[in-house]
Amino acid sequence: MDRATKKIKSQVKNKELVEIRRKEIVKAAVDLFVKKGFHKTTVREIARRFGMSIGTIYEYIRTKEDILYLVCDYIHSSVSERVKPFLTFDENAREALRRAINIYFSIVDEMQDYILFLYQETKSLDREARKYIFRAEEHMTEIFEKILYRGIEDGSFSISSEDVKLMAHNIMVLGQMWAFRRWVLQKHYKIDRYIDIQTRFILKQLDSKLRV
Amino acid sequence: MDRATKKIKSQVKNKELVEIRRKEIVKAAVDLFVKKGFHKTTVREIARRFGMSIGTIYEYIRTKEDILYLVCDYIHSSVSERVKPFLTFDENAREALRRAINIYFSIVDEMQDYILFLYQETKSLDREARKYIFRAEEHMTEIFEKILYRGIEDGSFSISSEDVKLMAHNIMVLGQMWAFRRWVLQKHYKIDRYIDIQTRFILKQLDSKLRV
DNA sequence: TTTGTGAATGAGCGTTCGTTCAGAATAGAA
DNA sequence: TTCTATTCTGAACGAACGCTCATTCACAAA
Repeated sequence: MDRATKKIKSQVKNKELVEIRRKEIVKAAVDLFVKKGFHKTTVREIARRFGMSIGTIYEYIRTKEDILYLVCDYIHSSVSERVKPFLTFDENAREALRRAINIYFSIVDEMQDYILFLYQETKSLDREARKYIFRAEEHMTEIFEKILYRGIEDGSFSISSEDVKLMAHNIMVLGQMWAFRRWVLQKHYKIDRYIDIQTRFILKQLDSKLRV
Repeated sequence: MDRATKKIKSQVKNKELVEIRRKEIVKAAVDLFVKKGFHKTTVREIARRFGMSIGTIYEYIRTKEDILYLVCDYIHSSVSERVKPFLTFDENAREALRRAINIYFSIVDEMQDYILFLYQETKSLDREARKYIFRAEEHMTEIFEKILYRGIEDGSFSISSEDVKLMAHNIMVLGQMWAFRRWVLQKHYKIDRYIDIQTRFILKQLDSKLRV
């Protein structure tokens, strides 16, 4: 929300008010965007949703795409704020990874609508905004990278450090896949079992010890 | 193209002509959709692209969404027709899987624009059309399932048969991820190395033998 | 009480788009 | 050639959209 607020110009001078109104805009827009998609949602609908007039909403944003950016940014920071507090680990890397996977995958489950939306609509942002969202995604991936490096150092993981980045992306994607393949996965698995199996897969991939 | 052609009604009676014209429509639409997205492409553009008038195009489709369906169907069958001829395997399951991964991932690389498009715009289809596209995706996944089952039977893979479906989806997604995460992956890896590492990961996951 | 400020309003502008339809062009049969 | 069936054409339609701007209004300062 930080960078976002700065970037988008507003006609209104009272900064606190801008923040309040933008939160209202995002709150109304998220639901509509997720339900109907960005293109099929009208700015009028968003405004009407919380009793603001079409004119007023344009005092706080420049274009409809600004709303998309605010929403994408909001979704991403919601996810990462939900994840962060759980990521102060003292255990060995193996347990740390196990927990991180569990947390991240659970959050994907909770926020699957949002994550699906990010996958489908980020492309509608302009280059700069898209880059910013990608950067945020990379930051999340780095959390997994760190744990993996720790595991290599303490000998519990046996992958080359060249492969760490890819491995971290794999973990992220295997989590997000629960959202964007839900049409089939959620017919066959429940989230707990899904996390179990995927965790087992990932750890086996990393494991230096033989497991039967 | 088969099922698709049947479903969508046309004003024109000559069936061969319908097929010819629809191929033209798809050919023009694919490029534009991939480049600009579905919503930002106009029906006029598509028609103009190959010198058809706006009126004529509506003799061969009912709505703009019909074009989207034709395009999604075209993309999916292109992928699966590129994959199929390579999938007559006599080797052991391990080698079969290695080859299948190599082929599928290479095709994802070649057709990354299309695959990205599918991810982002399938949602704009109506329920029935979307289901049809999902079904096609499941069929592709079953190719990997079959190889995995074969590997379990001949003892080269050590996963429970309950996990086969998920494993197959993992492989598909790890392939497609090359397309939808290209903004970062293709900065750090080339396709050959990407395939190498992922193949290694996947095989290790499945392996019953210890690998150092 | 008067004046100044800035947020809120919504009718409406300009434009675009998907879609239709009356008629022109064309091909094939008689 | 004439007649008919079929395909092609693009002007026209009208709904919908993002966005603007002249105006109102509540409140605070003077």
